[in-house]
Amino acid sequence: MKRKAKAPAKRKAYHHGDLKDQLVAAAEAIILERGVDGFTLREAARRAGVSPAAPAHHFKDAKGLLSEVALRGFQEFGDALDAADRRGGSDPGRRLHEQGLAYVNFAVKNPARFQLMFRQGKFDPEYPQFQTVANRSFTTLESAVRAAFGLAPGAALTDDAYGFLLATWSVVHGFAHLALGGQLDEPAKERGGRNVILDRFLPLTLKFLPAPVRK
Amino acid sequence: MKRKAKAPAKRKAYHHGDLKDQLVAAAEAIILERGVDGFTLREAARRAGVSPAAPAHHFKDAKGLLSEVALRGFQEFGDALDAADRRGGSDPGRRLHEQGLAYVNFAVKNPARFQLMFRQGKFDPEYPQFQTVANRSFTTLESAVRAAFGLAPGAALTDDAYGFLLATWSVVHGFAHLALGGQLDEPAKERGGRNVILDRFLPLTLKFLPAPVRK
DNA sequence: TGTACATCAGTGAACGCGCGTTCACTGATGTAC
DNA sequence: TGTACATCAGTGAACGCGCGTTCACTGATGTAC
Repeated sequence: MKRKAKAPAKRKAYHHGDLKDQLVAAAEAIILERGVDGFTLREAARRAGVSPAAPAHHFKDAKGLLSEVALRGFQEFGDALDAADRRGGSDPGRRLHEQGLAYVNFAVKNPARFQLMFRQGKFDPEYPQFQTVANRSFTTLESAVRAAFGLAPGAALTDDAYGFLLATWSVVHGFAHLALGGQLDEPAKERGGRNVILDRFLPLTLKFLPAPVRK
Repeated sequence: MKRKAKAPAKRKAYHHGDLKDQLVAAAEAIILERGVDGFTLREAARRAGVSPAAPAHHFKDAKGLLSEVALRGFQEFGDALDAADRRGGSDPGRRLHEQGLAYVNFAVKNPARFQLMFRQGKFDPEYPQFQTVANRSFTTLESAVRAAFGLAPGAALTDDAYGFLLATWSVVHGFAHLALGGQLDEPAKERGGRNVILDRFLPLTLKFLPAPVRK
């Protein structure tokens, strides 16, 4: 309340009031523009209008800020996959299809986050909450696979079920990487306009999602 | 001849004799140990036992050296895929299966190269020969897909054929990224020993390669 | 409601670091005659 | 076979750069009484 009230008027406020969130936002913007490797803590501080020493009050170090970005990324990613799973209703095939769509859509629409989330060494996997949050997405996929193979919620995956899970995950993960890596840009130019990757290539690809085989 | 003859004896040779190749080898070793971002030109020079200014006589700049590494990577990659394709004989399904195996095997056994090859911005795509060499791998896949759909060598791909191509490429590309990204390490620890990723997970996954559907 | 004071969240200057690249140079090689 | 000389492939010192982080500091906030 207080902060909000004075935000519009005051310009020289010594205390920023919203620095942590703005540093996170700045980091995402930088990664988007310059890639994960283009991120620097100083640049994030610059964009937030603050001295290079200020971030230390909110994050242990540069890696700490990136860890927070990755954590929030996984949170939203997990939310998106959960929502998609629910949208699939009780049909395992549809659940998987929806999750696949959501997976690639998240990657293409949040390229900065996605690329950071799957980049080793750029953030600290021991960051509070990280393991828990990151595992959630995997669990959602696993549960749909169990349903597809008629396995009880607690039961161990059979080899076939596990291969199926890997294949499904690989397709969407691979498609996302091809899209973000620019490998589909040339074909996209040849075969259509701007959004052809998500609008045409992705559905075409998901038609070939593996079909579960019970054994 | 001359160089080889004096290599074992002389140690203080002012002229290195094999610097270009050794810089390439050093670069690959660095990337393997420290990741693509851990590469520096000075470190490569150090490992080749040469001053930091020496590489300039062989490569325009740091990016030039990485471009050469990527180029050679794509060359070997293309060779491996071609060989696999031939191993598949005249059966399109087998050709694709062999290519898939070779794709992931290359990635897992040459992680430094593979990660560089698919990393935007780290090398110059205008480097001599690059486009030509890099396109070859794609062409090999495309030709097997044409065969699978009964299309003539020159014919345009149908939508289904293109979706199938994307799905196949995505599976192997995604699997490779999951393996290199460490996402399969924990499951691998749970489910077996060291080489379980290539020896068990990959075949299990490739069982679910998409099957071509003619329309 | 007023005041003392601890705590919080900034500043800005400074540090040391390793990097890529440039520069004038020099030793070794190979070629023309 | 011998010599002059251009060219090639190194050296090593120096440059300027931006980085992450530390430091003593200070202004603003919020709480206890």
